[in-house]
Amino acid sequence: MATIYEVAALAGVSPATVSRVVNGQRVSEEKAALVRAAATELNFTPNRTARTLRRQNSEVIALVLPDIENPYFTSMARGVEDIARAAGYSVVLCNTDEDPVKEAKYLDIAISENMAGVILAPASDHTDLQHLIARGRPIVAVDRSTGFDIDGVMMNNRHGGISAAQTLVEAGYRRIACITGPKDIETAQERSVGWREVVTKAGMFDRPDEYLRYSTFRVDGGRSAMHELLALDNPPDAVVAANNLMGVGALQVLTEEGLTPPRFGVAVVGDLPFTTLSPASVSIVRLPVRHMGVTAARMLLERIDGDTQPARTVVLRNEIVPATAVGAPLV
Amino acid sequence: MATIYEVAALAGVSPATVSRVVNGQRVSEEKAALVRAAATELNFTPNRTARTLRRQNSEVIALVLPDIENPYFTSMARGVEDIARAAGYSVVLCNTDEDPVKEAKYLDIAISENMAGVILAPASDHTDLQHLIARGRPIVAVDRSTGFDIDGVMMNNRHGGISAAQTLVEAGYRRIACITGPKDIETAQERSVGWREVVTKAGMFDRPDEYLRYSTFRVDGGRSAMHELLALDNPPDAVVAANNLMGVGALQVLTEEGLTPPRFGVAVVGDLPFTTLSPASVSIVRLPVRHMGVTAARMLLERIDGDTQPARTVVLRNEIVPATAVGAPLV
DNA sequence: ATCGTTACAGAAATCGATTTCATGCACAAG
DNA sequence: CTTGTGCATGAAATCGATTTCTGTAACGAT
Repeated sequence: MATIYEVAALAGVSPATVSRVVNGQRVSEEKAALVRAAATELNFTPNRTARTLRRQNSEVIALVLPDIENPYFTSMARGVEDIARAAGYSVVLCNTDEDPVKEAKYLDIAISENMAGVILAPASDHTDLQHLIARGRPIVAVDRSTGFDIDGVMMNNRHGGISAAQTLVEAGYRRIACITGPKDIETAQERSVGWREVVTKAGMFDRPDEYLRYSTFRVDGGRSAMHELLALDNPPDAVVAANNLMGVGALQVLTEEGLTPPRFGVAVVGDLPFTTLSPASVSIVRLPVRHMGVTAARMLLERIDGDTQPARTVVLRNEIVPATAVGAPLV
Repeated sequence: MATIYEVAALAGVSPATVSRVVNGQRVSEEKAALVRAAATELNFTPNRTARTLRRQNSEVIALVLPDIENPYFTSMARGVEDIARAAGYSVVLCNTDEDPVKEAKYLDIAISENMAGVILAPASDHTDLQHLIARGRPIVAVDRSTGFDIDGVMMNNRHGGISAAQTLVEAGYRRIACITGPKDIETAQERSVGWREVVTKAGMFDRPDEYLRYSTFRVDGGRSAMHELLALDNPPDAVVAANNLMGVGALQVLTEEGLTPPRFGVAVVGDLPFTTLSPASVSIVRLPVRHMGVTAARMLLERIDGDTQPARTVVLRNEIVPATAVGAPLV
């Protein structure tokens, strides 16, 4: 690959002039033409490593996510990517597997690669952002909050849990259980809080938490929790799944047991993009996840452009899509 | 962030010595200890941009994929990532959206960032790899082949199409249609070729291609193609979907029309990770996609380590998982 | 005692761009 | 004619690491 020096030599100008042409600074049209010809001839592309080293700022933003196999996060990634690339940035996707150690490593890399900024869905509530903040790198938290005073884009998780449970109540289910994610993940907690409020207010259980299961935010997690719930002495007749993958797991178990909705009520917080369910047998709390990505990317770009206003947190609304084909509870 | 000069100053040695300690070269234990102490004190992390510029080689590999929202590719990405990070490399995921222009841009970036190598699932068969090859960057093609003499990891797509169609024949379906992807995508073509062989051999149709639909490799594509097929004068009683998303689309339409399998036979080339189908009502050709990622990453790492043997192409086997709950055709 | 070898470590060059600083030229104002 | 202003441009410094080159000291062999 040609360097700026070779282009300069061929064009008969100094490297500085080549740089100015490439970066759109004032250069006489005569020399600019020479440079452009030479650049085309040698097929010159500026070396980004050198540029980044000098400018102390690369045109790459890191998107650090707990699980890239989850359509929830890939959808968010699309939102981020569309905005970022329109602004000339590339996005590198980093998968933490909900592991704070991997996460820390990626954040270090983001610093030492001089990345322009970071969009982070924290793996836990202990994520340490000191280095990044000290280094002055813009960061936006998505999906989950951090203990730090940085921009964030969240959604109203408690409200999501309430909507999901409420729609099942309205459909006539009597014993609505809940399957949620790990205790140290904020979204898991809050969605179950919403569920608990509803079932408590409805006087549904003496001890609601017997019908609450914590598990992993994965299909397996939904499956095992659903099995446990069905094995209870007095099993539920409906369930709120706190994320998409758990919802899939729960539905798989129910299908296997012949308890397809609406015989057994199911409401899921999150979309199920790849299901083949009959239309609207399951209530869905649609999460504005692509839009979260878009918003986070916009906020990050503002910061990269030097915006120094105090940290903002944007909370997006979600929207319940109730099952239309609602039937009677089983028992 | 501390630089190597600051560490050197604090430790009372030269930057060269600090570099040697960091990179594990011979340094007296005495000075090494001083350097380590200083590095810890200042929380030193080498600037990767500077390192990459000097070494002409970054510890990043690019994984360029047509659709990161497809679980097929995210699963592949996981395979790549697991191997790469175990070898100390990070993986940047680039989404081309099946767009050769976006793809070309990412490949240019891979060069100008001095990335260690590229794993590419080409967006079309016109992908130009001249620059990359001229630059000597290792590349491995996955999923789809290129016109260039480079390493590749493929699977036997024709065989996948044959298996899918064959299992439906054996289940007793009489008019097996096929939904496949765009004509200029090799995997789409080959899978439909496999299907055509089977239905031709079975003497199923006078003109098989009336039961073949080309569409996009997406849920929408599967939906619209399925609608078209059902609207035929003499509609099919079964369908081979050439990828997972098309399979989902087809199944959605069938579910909506009350034609749930096994009333209507469905075989899909590719896994359906997030469905809630009753067990094994659909035949699946399991594709070794994670393993493709793993294999591609291993091959790439060998090349990065300087292996110069002639280009290899590895073809992985796939495996049919027939529907167990097979019923009679509708008509 | 001298020479050769090895180990260690610092000085300086290097990677390829950007950017500051300095220079020279042209043109306008005085 | 002189001075001032501004613009185009090149020379050189710079970003932060790695690596080559060079020098010195120590030690063993002759």
